[in-house]
Amino acid sequence: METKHSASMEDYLESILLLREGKEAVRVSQMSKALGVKMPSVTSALRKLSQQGLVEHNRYGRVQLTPDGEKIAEDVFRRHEALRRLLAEILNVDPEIAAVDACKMEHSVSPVTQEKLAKFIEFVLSRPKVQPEWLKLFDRYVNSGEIPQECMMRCLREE
Amino acid sequence: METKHSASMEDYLESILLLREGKEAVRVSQMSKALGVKMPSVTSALRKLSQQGLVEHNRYGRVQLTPDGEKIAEDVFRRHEALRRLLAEILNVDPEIAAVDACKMEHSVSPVTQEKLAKFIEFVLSRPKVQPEWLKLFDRYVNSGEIPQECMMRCLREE
DNA sequence: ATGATTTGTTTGGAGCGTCTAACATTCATC
DNA sequence: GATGAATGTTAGACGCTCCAAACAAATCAT
Repeated sequence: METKHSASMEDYLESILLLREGKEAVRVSQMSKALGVKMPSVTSALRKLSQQGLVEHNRYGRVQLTPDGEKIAEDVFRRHEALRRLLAEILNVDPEIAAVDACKMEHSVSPVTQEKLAKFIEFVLSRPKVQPEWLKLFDRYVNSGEIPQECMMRCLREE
Repeated sequence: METKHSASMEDYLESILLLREGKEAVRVSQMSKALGVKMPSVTSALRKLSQQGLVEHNRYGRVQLTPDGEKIAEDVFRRHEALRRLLAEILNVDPEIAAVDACKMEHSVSPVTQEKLAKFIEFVLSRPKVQPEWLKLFDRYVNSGEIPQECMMRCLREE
C-alpha cells in the first residue's frame, strides 16, 4: 500500500505541508525557493506526485496535498522534528546545523526508530525541573570531559 | 581539499574498511555481496575512487584503501557507529533495524553533530552503575508512558 | 597443463533528479 | 483590454548509480 518514496519526493511533500501554513495554497516558486531547486524540477516532481495521487495540481495552478499525500508529509515532518529536537535541544547542536542535518537524515528513519526517538525526547525534556540540570551536566561534560556520577547513582539506588 | 563524496561512494569506502578486518585484501565480490549491488557497480565505483586517489586497485586485483581513502572510510564508520549505538544501546531499537537505519543516516551527519553524538553516548553509557538504571527508566516510560521524576529531581537539586 | 568454475570487467542502457533555454500563461497596471 | 513582469511549463541534456549480457582473466581440480 504505502509505496516507498524517494528522499526527493518526501522533501517535496514536506515542503508543501510547511509552506501552506497560514495561506491555503502553495506556489511552485515557493517550493523552488524553499527546496533550493529550480522550478522545472518542482514541476516534474509535481507531475509524478500527482500521478501517484499525492498532490493536486493543474497547469499554472496552486498545489495542494491530497489526504494520502498529507499523511506522508506529516510522517516526514514528524521524523524531521524528532531528529531536529534531538540535535538542537538535547545534544545542543547549533540550531542551523541541527535543522540541516535533520533534513537529510529524516529520510532514513524507520518507524520503530522514529517512535523511540520521540519517546526519548519526551522522556528527557518533559521534566521541567530536571531537564535543564541534566543537559547542563552533559554540556559540562562536552566541554571538560568530566563525568558527574555520584549524584545520579545515589539517587537511582534510592528509588 | 576534502571534496564532498556521495553516499554511495562513502559506502564503498566504508565497506573496504570493514571487509578487510583480519584479511589484508578485499575482493570485488565481497564488496558486491556486502553492499547488495552487482559486481559491475563495484568495478565502476572503484574506477572513480581510484581516480580520486582514494583506493588502490588494478584489473583483477585486490582492493586497498589509500591513506586518504582510509581517513574518509574511518570518518564514515565513526558516524555509523555513533548512530548505531545511539539507536541500539540508548533508544533500545532492535539491533538489526538500528544497523540499517544508521547505515542510511550516516551520510547526513555533520562533523559537529557527530562529535556531540559521540560525547552524548559516552555521557550516558560511561557510568556503569547509573546507566542500566537510567535506561531501564526510559524503557519503562516507552512501555507505560509513566515518567519518573521525583528521584532525579531531588538528586539533581542536591548537587 | 587443460578444461571447468569462479571472479572480474566492459559495454550499453535504464531510471531518477536535476539543470538551462525556450516557450506559455497569468497577473497587474495603465 | 493591451502589455510588461512574474510565474510556470516543456524539451532536451547531463551526471549519478545501478543493472544484464557478453567477454576476459584467474583459479581450481583432475
